Amino acid sequence: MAVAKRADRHTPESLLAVAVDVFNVRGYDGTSMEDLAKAAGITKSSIYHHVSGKEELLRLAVSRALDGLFGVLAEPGATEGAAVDRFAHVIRRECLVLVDMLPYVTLLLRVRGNTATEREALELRREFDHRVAELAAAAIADGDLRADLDPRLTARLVFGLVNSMVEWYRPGGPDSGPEVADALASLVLDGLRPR
Amino acid sequence: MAVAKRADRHTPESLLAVAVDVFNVRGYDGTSMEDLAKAAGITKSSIYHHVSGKEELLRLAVSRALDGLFGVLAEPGATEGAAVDRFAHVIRRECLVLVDMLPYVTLLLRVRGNTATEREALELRREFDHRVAELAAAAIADGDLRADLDPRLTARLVFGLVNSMVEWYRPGGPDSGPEVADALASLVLDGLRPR
DNA sequence: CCAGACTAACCGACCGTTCGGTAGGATCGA
DNA sequence: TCGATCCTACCGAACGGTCGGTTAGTCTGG
Repeated sequence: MAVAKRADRHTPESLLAVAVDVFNVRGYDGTSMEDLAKAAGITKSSIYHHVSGKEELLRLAVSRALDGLFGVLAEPGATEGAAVDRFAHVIRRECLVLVDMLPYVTLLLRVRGNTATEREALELRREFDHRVAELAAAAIADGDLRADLDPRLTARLVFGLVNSMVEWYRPGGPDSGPEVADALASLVLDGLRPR
Repeated sequence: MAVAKRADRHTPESLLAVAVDVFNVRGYDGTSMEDLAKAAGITKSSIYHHVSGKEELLRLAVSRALDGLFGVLAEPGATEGAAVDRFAHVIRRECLVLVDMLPYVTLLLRVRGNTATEREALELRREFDHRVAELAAAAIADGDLRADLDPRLTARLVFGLVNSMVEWYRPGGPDSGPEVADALASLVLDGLRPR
């Protein structure tokens, strides 16, 4: 059976959680296996009993984030109805996914492309950006978003806004995930000026 | 005299320009002195003839970015007049500074805090964020920005939006700096929905 | 011939990773 | 029931390689 037969202190999953946190503080390249070992309360060599190495930890983390982000695009709210509504749905839901999987998405957004794993992640991020840009363009074509702003530029700005959350949002802080998602969607659609 | 007496191929300034570009592709921790040497067409040891080391290159780069950003806060348009106008001025001018000094600001925004230099840069970034948040709060207090969005949250969102430009803006692309600055300020103040 | 620009060779430290070995619970034949 | 045996989780030591930085010069324009 796959049931745990003794109270082992570490699993690939628990090591991943520790590694992602350290990566996000020190940066992936700035983190040594010794750093990870200390944070996990284990020796450097023991880590290799659970995972194949440093890069696999990165791969596991960014895959998780990408699954979450692409999952939103597959939801009914992102595939059915008016483009502007699908656009608003994606903005709000991406915020919630980002909050829900904050450390993983943070790591994904900081990947630079130094290894094969990182380059694959960047490739998928570009595809994701493209999908959302199409959504914004469709909403503009419908006349439901301002036409005086360039569609591609609009998509990029909105995207930057959502993604910037990883730089300041902290769970347990003054703002809950849904609150931020609503505020962000409201800002994007109606702006800061009183109507 | 400090005038160059012959056509020396390298100066601290030219090395800084090269280093910042490489740092932004590979990341600071992911860049070796050998990488910098190859990019500059020089040997590793020669770099030490011009600058004291890797960290000084980082220090020079982030200082330049911080000088640019804080410079905006000292401009008349940021210190005189209604808070909402000063806020709009800062948004627009920060965009232009960011575009003008793109590689330096990009590096600044990616600093993680692994060295003393990086930690000082993070400290100054926090002070800058605080100054702009005060500006937003004053504009909200005047009733010139929506009051139903939290002032701190508003400032953070706007900030994230401006800073996200380093992730996608490329000089020579389809959008000029002033165009982006106008689009961004318009989005922030009026939103995406047609009025 | 000299000062400044530049280099080859090198250094100790640390990198990610590997390997031989061990503690101790699970399993099993008798 | 009990020793023998196996397996999993873990560790200490060391590997080849790369890191940022240093040293002891060479080369060159003036």
